[in-house]
Amino acid sequence: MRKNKRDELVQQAMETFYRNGFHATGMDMLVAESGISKTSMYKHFKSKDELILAALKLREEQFHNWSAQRVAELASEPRDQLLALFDVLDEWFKEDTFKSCMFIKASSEYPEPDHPIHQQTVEQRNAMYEGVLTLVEAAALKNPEALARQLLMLQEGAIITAHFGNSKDPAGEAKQAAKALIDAAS
Amino acid sequence: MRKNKRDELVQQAMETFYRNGFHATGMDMLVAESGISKTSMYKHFKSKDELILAALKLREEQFHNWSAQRVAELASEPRDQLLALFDVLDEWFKEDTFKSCMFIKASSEYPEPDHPIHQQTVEQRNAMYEGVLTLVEAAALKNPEALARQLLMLQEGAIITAHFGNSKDPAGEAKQAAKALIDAAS
DNA sequence: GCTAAGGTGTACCGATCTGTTCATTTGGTC
DNA sequence: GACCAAATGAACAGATCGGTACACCTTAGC
Repeated sequence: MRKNKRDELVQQAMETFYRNGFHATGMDMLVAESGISKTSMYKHFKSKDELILAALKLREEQFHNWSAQRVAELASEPRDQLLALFDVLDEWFKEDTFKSCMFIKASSEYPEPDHPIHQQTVEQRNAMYEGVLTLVEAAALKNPEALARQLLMLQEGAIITAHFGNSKDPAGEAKQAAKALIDAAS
Repeated sequence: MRKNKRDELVQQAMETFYRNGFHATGMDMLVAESGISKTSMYKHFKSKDELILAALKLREEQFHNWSAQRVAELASEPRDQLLALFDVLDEWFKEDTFKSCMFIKASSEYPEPDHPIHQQTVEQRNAMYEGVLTLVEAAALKNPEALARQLLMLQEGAIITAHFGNSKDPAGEAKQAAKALIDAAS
């Protein structure tokens, strides 16, 4: 049972879940795509839910790493980095694999608040908020908690807008709105 | 085949889909909740997808009617009505049946762009945008299209934030941000 | 009271769901 | 090459999925 084999399985499952949905993706489909047998799959993961949790965790890691790196490349000052978050969103939206936010989708498909998958999405969303809050505080802006939540709202609204596809530049418009909020809090 | 019986079925199905998700809700569950037999259910609706489409349409009607009425009760001037949209959101969030936005959830569960259910959510979302745009234009604000989209982003961001539950007053914070954007466009 | 028509419920269909059983194959060790 | 444990794959459970066949029952018109 190689460790990297498990990682491959999670990566593959993550992409399929993201593209196809959670309930709509059966273990048979994942097994067929990965090439291994169902028995081996269940040797690596006790249940489908455990695989979903692993996929969400991987998604969070990859997205966080990529996002943090891109932001650091695009800007150095906290205030500019806050705005760069929206440029990173724009890059994401332009990927042809973009299909909304995996955590929003997961929390929709598992709406019961005590379900482990739902809880994990809530925790990841909190981590997202903490990240923005850290930047807002570093930029020494007023009402940091409220502003961080407002900026997060703009990001999520941009994601939904990009997903529905009725705007040509959701990230740019969200960035413009974010700039207005940040200027007002300077 | 009474017409209002069909309406009852759609209403019941709509609530169950909203609470429980689409894929996670089987026709057997809906049949059990409605009390009628499966045969009768399929006399009213050719397929599950048709029932979902009817449920989404009902949801849009009811939400639009309720929202428009509440906004009209809360404010008379277009600018104030734009802000009142967020007070209406707040009322919605405080209902104990609140479970995010049904259309966001539907478009997540049916991600294929040409799927009828996905298309219907896109159309509904466009109607939402047109409604906000009308108010923005009536308020004679600058860059009406972009501003309308930004305000819609704030609304959707507030919905996601309310759904994840890590803010005490998502609607209020979104309203405050909206006010800043509207003031800047006056 | 009879009959025709249509709504209704039961029982079922094949497909698919998550998860398991078990015989076989594989690979490492002596 | 012999041995053994681990990994594998096909086949299968039991449940549930969306959807249907068909017998039954109610009801309206005569």
